[in-house]
Amino acid sequence: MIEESITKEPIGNTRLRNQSLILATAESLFARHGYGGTSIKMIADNAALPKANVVYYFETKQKLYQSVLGRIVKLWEDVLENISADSEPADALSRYISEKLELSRLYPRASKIFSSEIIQGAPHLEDSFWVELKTWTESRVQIIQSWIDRGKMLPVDPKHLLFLIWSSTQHYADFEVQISKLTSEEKSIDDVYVKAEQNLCRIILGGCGLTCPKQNG
Amino acid sequence: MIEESITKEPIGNTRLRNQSLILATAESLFARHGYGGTSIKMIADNAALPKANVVYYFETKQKLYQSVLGRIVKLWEDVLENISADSEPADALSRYISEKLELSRLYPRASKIFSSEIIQGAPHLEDSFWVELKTWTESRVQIIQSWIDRGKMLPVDPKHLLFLIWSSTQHYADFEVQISKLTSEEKSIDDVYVKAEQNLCRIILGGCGLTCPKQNG
DNA sequence: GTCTATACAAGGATAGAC
DNA sequence: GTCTATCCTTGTATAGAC
Repeated sequence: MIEESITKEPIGNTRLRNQSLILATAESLFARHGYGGTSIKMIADNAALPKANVVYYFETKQKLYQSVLGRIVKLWEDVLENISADSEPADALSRYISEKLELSRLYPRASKIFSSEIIQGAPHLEDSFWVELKTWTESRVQIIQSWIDRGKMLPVDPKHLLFLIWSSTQHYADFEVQISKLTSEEKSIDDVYVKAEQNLCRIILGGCGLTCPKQNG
Repeated sequence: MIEESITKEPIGNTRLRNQSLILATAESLFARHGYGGTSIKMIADNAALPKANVVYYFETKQKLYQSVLGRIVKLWEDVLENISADSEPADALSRYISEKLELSRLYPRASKIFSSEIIQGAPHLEDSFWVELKTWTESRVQIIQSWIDRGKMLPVDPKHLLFLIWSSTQHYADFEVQISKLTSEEKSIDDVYVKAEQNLCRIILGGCGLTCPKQNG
């Protein structure tokens, strides 16, 4: 009995290993070819597994994509947990820019899949995502508005300020090809990100009448 | 002879009409479902034409997509023809922001297809596009640098300033769904664009030490 | 020049062997 | 629990009728 359980259980390990291998492979392919451009066979071949094995673990292509997307959404939501009214605007905003940029640098494929999903009208995103995002956004808008009301920063539209931060930071992951073609003189992509952070911080905070804390960093 | 040419030529009209109908339909579907997610049948059905008719006019799905993408690239390149060294930085930059935003507002589907193409690594874009873009970018970087050198604006990185303008303006087309979910209190999408322009102009130009010419517009 | 009918391949998903 | 063999649908593309 125990013998049998031992001979069988190593496979439980295999299951986990295969599942995360499939998820990683799928993420990479969905990012490069989109949902429709990626076939189960492509995923299986790239993961060096039989085609039916992929279906076995995730049932359908849709569900596999949902799993990939779910992990990405979670990643995104985790970064939203910042900006408090007590902090100084310059600190809060520069830290938020820095973190969003870090997300782009560390997870460019995740960013690409997320952007593609939104571009195509978010057909696979659950309503709960939008509810959470709306709630989060409204609370941060209030915080920013309170800074404005207390004269701590210039009167910009808080919501569009958030859009600006989202778009400009996400851009470095999504438009990777374009960025790298136009910055070929930089030694590494990391140097691009360092300059990106400096500039985004200076320009965006400057436009809000603030001074970037890392101005000389 | 002339008779025959007359009886046959009305069809030339049909040809042009069908071709542009197919192009428009394809653009709409590629934007919503991506290249891989769009089938020839979908395009044909949406254009109310027989499937083989689409193939007849464009030979393959690839070539049809190339046609759609080609028109978009042309649209993009046409807007690049601005920003001269003689203009004042505030005028040149605010006009550029305004025009890019106008492009997003008027051609959101074109913007989406273009972004998706870049996100996926630009597999269908010809080298000539990158050559042109690199040339254009370098010349504008020099212009901006000359403004900085003459003390007309703060010392920001010109290239990253361009990235910022591109990403923030394109965002309003590509992330349409998200924008509209988060700005549901606005009366119309045009109001969103008006606010977007005001804010982008104020924040970006402000961050460069400039004043948005339309500050009170 | 336009469209119907069809060939042929690829993709998603299942049944059942191991 | 894992994988081979197979079914069925969909998709691209062509041949040939109108």
